[in-house]
Amino acid sequence: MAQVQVQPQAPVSGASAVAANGGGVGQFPSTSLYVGDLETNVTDSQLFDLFSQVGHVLFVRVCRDMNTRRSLGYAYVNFGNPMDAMRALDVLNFTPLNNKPIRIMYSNRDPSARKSGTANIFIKNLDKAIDNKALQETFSAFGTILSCKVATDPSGQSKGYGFVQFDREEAAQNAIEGLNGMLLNDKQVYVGPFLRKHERENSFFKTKFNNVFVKNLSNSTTEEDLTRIFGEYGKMTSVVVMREADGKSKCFGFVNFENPDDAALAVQELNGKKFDDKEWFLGRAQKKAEREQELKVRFEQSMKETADKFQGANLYLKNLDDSIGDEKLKELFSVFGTITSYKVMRDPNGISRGSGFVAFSTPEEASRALSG
DNA sequence: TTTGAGCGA
Repeated sequence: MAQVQVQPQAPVSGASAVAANGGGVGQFPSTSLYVGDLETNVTDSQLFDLFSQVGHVLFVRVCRDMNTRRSLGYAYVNFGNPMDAMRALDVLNFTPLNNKPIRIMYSNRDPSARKSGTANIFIKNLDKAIDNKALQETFSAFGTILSCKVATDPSGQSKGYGFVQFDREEAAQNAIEGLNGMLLNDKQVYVGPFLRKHERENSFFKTKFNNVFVKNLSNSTTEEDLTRIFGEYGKMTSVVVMREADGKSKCFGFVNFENPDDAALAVQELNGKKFDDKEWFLGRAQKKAEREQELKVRFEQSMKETADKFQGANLYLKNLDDSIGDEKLKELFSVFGTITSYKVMRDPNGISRGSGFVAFSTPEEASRALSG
């Protein structure tokens, strides 16, 4: 058999560091805090003095640009025990240093939670008197908060909106249900999921449209049927059922309304209704390119999710002997741990490309295989 | 009215 070369798909050192501290939430107690929103001139010793007030500080460092030595605006503070770290988070969060409130979180080097925006919510119409601490207190009733902030102008004045990110989607949902529309300091607040700018602007449901797409029609549904049913909602400019060359219905169609409000109402009222025992799906008609784009985005998203899942636990193998098949690969590597997937890459003729993948259930098992 | 930014040795 040819010599097998094994290399990690992602740096294994990074992956195991994540597993080791677990981000300070859940069952992994953490002693390492990330301190952000630092004013540029805040120093190590200022932080040391502040954090030493609540416990035994082992390590403090303001991170700086390698070349210019300018502060990057964040620091790490490590405590000797998790209780001190927890207390620091509780007591010192939002303490002003050089007149700017610091923001403390558990250190978590895995960026996926930060980037994904999961369990992240947006609050607006906040009374100006509600500061970071008040926001934190209000929302902590619903779960563990990873990060929380009231947006402020440079003078520190509240802009009347803010953000809370929870550790779990369920907590975020509960907070939205529990607080949206409630009075906080006599102002009715809006609480909803956080959306990035492009997500709001491109929001599928916000866009006005005239053309309605209907699918899951029965074979026998005709333009006349659609005209009769949709006619209830307003004046239409065209109605069509799409058909094969031989006239057989493709079971979907389009209804174009003169007035977008009528189109929206028709979708709202008729979506999910049953006709001839078929449950209709209605929506805004998308242009072909738009539809393809959406499918593409969805596909890329799911690719990314599987890539994240295998992060650190997936090994890329090359120089495999042609005689090694999927099962042999699994057999060879199962001595190092639990294999969750395995594959020898093959060309279209089924000939091994001499490379493949083995995924373990944990990054630790993968690194064992690397050194083994 | 108002939808951030963010992780080392």
